[in-house]
Amino acid sequence: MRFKRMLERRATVREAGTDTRARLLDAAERLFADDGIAQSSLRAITLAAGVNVAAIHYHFGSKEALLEAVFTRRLAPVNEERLSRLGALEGLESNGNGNGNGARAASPTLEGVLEAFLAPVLRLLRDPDGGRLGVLFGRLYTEPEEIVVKLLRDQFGEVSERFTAALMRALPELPEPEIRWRLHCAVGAMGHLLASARFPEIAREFGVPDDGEDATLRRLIGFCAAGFRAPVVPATETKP
Amino acid sequence: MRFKRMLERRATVREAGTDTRARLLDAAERLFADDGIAQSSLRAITLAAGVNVAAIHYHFGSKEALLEAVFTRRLAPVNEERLSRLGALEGLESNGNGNGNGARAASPTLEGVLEAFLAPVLRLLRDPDGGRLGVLFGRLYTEPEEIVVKLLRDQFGEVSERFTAALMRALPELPEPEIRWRLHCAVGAMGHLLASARFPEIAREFGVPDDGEDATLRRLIGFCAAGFRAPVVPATETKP
DNA sequence: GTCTATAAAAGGATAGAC
DNA sequence: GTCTATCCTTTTATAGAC
Repeated sequence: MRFKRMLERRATVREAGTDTRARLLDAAERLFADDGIAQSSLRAITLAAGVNVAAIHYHFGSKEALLEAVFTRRLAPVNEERLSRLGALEGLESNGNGNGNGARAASPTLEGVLEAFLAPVLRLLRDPDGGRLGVLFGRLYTEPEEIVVKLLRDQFGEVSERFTAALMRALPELPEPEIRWRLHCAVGAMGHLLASARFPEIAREFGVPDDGEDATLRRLIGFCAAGFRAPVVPATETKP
Repeated sequence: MRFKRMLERRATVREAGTDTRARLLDAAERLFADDGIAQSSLRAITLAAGVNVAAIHYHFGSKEALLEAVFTRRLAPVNEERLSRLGALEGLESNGNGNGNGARAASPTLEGVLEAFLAPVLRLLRDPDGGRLGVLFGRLYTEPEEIVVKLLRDQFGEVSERFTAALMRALPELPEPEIRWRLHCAVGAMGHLLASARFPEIAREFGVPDDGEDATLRRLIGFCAAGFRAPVVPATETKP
């Protein structure tokens, strides 16, 4: 590009230095959350982003690639924070047990592990966009797009394993399959809260108290922690 | 296209007397669950149903009306069974309390109420279609379609109120908003199980035990019952 | 890197013969 | 009630000027 006035033009029509790529990610994220993925056409996205229709194919190559970029941009930091919170818990508590070996051998409390897992996600509900990210995350498990399934595997694999291990140390009497199954339930409760963030009318109608993030986080931790501590259902035979 | 043996053709190509309307509902249900609602074109649906493209508009009027018919056909029986199960519990237990008045005044146990609520849905996981209905149900809360929001209100209003009342009697010490909030969590855990039914590879990968419906139901009841019995989080001030 | 213009296909919906 | 044929819109994607 030859002329320097492009900078001027960008500075007036858009924010100076705002990257088209970032604008596309923002607009796509908003539309995907508000209207759904399949319902958000590339035209609608580029219109909302204030860029040209051809920009998506130039910067991403296809709608599917844009979708993947939208999700990974948000998922990665959340899961990094989860892991770093868990690591901090394990590192801190390892000082207190006396035996100086095995820095990561300590066992955070159940509530501590759950907070490390849930807090980075629930914070999305407080975002200035009114929980839009929460909706997008909540939709992760139900979207039929193949890309989403791939994301679930790629982005949550390590988190799932690390937190399962931590939960097993916090609840040594609980068998591992039971731990995983109950984590599944906890994820469901969390995801449902996120997905319902878009429907204040439903939340009101159903009487779900809509207080701040802190109370929501503590409530969710309380509910899930109790669920994790529930007695194991004894293995029973199927009825004849 | 012009031959009179069309009737014969129907008799051979399809089941004799099979209603086109029902075939459309079945095909749409399958495609909506497998591929998503927006991704299922009318052409794909009519092709799968073995009927003509114009049949959808003749029998339903629009894709949206078809969508509503698909959901209501399945939601209504489930919610009816929920209510009849709950009614049976309340009726039965009212015999035991001695005072012959107020037939519905008795309080079923927490586990009983949860079973009445969860069992009719979890049974969908055993359907011969491999949990496809479960996927469709699990997707209810995340689909952006307006029709779906309307269905949530229309179909679940009475169920929500009746079960909230029953839970309040089972847990008299728990404030009503807390009851509703925890029921929200329970619905999320349930819905997540349903939605994950489509991904056996994920369920396997995450180590979720895939046993029969009975064990799943009892596990879910146990998890949720413990969550409902968790101590109430004390109201705290937001940090300064 | 960004734009206009357009290709090429697929979408929902309808008219009218049978 | 079912079919064929078609209208009109919208979609993703690309070509080529600037």
